[in-house]
Amino acid sequence: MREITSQQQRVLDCIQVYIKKTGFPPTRADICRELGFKSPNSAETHLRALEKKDFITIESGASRGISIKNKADIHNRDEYPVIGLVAAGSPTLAEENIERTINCPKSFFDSNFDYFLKVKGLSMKNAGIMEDDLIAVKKTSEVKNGDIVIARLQDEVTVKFFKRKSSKIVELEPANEDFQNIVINLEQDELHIEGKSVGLLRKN
Amino acid sequence: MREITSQQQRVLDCIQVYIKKTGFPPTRADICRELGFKSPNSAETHLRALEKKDFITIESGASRGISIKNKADIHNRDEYPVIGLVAAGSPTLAEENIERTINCPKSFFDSNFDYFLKVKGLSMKNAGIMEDDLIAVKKTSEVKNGDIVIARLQDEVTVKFFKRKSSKIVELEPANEDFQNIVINLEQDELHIEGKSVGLLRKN
DNA sequence: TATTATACTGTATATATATTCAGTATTTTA
DNA sequence: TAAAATACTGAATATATATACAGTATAATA
Repeated sequence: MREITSQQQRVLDCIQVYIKKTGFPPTRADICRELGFKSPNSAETHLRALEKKDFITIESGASRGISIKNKADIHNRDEYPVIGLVAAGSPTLAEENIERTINCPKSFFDSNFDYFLKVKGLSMKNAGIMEDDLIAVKKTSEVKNGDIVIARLQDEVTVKFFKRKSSKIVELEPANEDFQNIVINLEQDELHIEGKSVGLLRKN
Repeated sequence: MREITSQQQRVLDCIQVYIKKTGFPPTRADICRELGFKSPNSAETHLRALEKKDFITIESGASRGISIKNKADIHNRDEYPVIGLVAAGSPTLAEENIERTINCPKSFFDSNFDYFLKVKGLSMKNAGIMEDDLIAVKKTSEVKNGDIVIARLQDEVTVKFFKRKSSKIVELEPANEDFQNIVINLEQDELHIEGKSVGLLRKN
């Protein structure tokens, strides 16, 4: 794709500012007024160029039908689901498990994440993870020793430290003296790593 | 203000969804199409009701000139300073103590808050507060027993449980067996309550 | 009980708006 | 060097759109 020109950038900025100010996109005439053009066709041609270069979409026939693409960079925010640590049964991200959502910048934690997991129990209390805390979970199966992982054993979902003992043996280690390590022989038992913790959120 | 009706809520939702989908607000005709109305005036009257109740603004004469008010949830974001728990000396919110800022919705925690405090040490580890955790602090001196407070004793700033023993005696209680309670006789020593914890944020 | 708000259909219309066409001029690409 | 892209003015127009007006009917206030 060709580079954006400085005039096209001005037009794009103008659209962005206009939407932020009013809540809806400008007309061709609005753009002319803002940037000092004297013909609506000046705006039109710039818009068509921006459309061609994939910076915006224009809905044909619709008034103010301009939409800025790649809003990812601009509002880097999203709704993240909060999921209860369901003891048994349902798969983690099923609709019915979503308690609510939290609006949160995408780059809030140092790594991207996919959902919040609401913690049940105190098995990780020495790691500062308390009941009802919300763990920011990144869905991945690439975990290394010491990571706090969200693991599924049959139908049980649990949060523990990950420790690989050998090629066949993995230990899931709690952070609470009242709990036992869970030793998994990968040749006998199935271990599914849902993801790992990349952050934590607590509301008092 | 009167309550919103279920039909008005449907229209409001419709506008929200339309904007999210297309990037620009709907026309009266669009709303009719979405909700099954047969006359554009159906949409018009609902819009005027929503405007009167302050849920939206309508720019007169402009096409698609609808803007949803109370973007409080969406736009109510701010930069919150992150402050190191400076052992001695400087007042808490001084410029030079601000390590960085975090962009975060105003209503992120259940209560409003003023800044993030970066925790040093493990004196509150049994309360799930670990080194380098960020405590969301609400500046207030109204605290009650059991609150986690940010307290200043002379030049020392500390995070502890608050416990009032009598009119003159306050105890600051750590959550770690290796630490001692701090007993303060208000007639002899000066205790300044900077604020209390309303939440916690951790980045792994 | 009178009034206002809600919840619509249906028609009409001024105007707001996208969009095309005709030019001019400069710069960039093939 | 010809073609395409950029960067405009200016005028014209079909149509998209807001909005007023005329009704009907029911529920909620005062």
